[in-house]
Amino acid sequence: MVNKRELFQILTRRLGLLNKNCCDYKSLDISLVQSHILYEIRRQDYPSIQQVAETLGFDITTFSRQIQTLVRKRLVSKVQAPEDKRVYLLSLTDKGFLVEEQIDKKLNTYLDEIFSHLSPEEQKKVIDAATLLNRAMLESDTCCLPPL
Amino acid sequence: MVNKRELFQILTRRLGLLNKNCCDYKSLDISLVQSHILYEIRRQDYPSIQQVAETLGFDITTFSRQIQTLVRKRLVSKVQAPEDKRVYLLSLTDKGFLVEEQIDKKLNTYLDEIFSHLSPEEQKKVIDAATLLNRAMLESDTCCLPPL
DNA sequence: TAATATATTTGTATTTTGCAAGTACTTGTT
DNA sequence: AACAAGTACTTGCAAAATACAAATATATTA
Repeated sequence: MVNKRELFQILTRRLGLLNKNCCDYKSLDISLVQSHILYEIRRQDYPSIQQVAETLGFDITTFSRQIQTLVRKRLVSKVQAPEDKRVYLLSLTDKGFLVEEQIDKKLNTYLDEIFSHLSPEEQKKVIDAATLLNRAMLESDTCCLPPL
Repeated sequence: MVNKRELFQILTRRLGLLNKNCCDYKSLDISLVQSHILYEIRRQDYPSIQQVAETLGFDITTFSRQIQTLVRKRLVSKVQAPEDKRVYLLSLTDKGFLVEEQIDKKLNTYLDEIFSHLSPEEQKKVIDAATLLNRAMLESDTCCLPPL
């Protein structure tokens, strides 16, 4: 039997590096964490700060400040929710959307390059397996959640 | 066709969270980064500081300090190489080895739990695909390397 | 209305990070 | 041999990230 930790440690690290290199745009001054935040705000429909922080497994106080930074950079817009004024709803500004799109394109290009080293059948296998694994992690209740 | 970025963004994040939660032992005062360093030192044979920093895609100055911290914690031993006194060779102390082993066990337990949500065939598919993907990333020369 | 709960922010202290510059040692060139 | 250039690592410094505790603002409940 394969050593799972070995396998996934390397995989996780490489995927992490991929993200880091792709999205750590010096020119845009976007950190890896910030690129994850942009991604998640784009995906969710006007999420609250807490919602995004939870999704990303982040401490909320750190998160609050990260959002402030992104708002200052005019990448994220933060509006008080009319139905509950404690909550602030997040969305991407036009500029934020463009940046996110740019990162998305770049990452897809990198992924395509990686996939070009695989045969079409292998590519399908990897896609299917990633989907399976995602599902399994979602079903697991001990893993992949924010720290206790 | 699936959106690869979407798929892998989630996968990467979940795997990252898995690592974070597993290894961020409050009691031991080990950070995620430090657990990666312990892993890599265990895996390599008396690597130099530079070697490990490169493997992990880390800035060497940050790394130098992280090693100092681990040495202070008596988890890592750092010895000047006799054949080239500029180089310092790293290895785990007994204590460091025990900590690494503990993290390794915990991570494998978590991974087993995730895999328990898959059928035996699915498990094999995931393992095979992860191996394929690792290979493809290794073959790629544009991805997964330390930043330019 | 008071007490309690929730979402977010701020105060503060610590840690991490990375650039530039430094030290220590080695290798190559003349 | 001597000295220039290169390599491995460290340190100074300043900025950013982080997290705990406490504060603020609003909502809900008793």
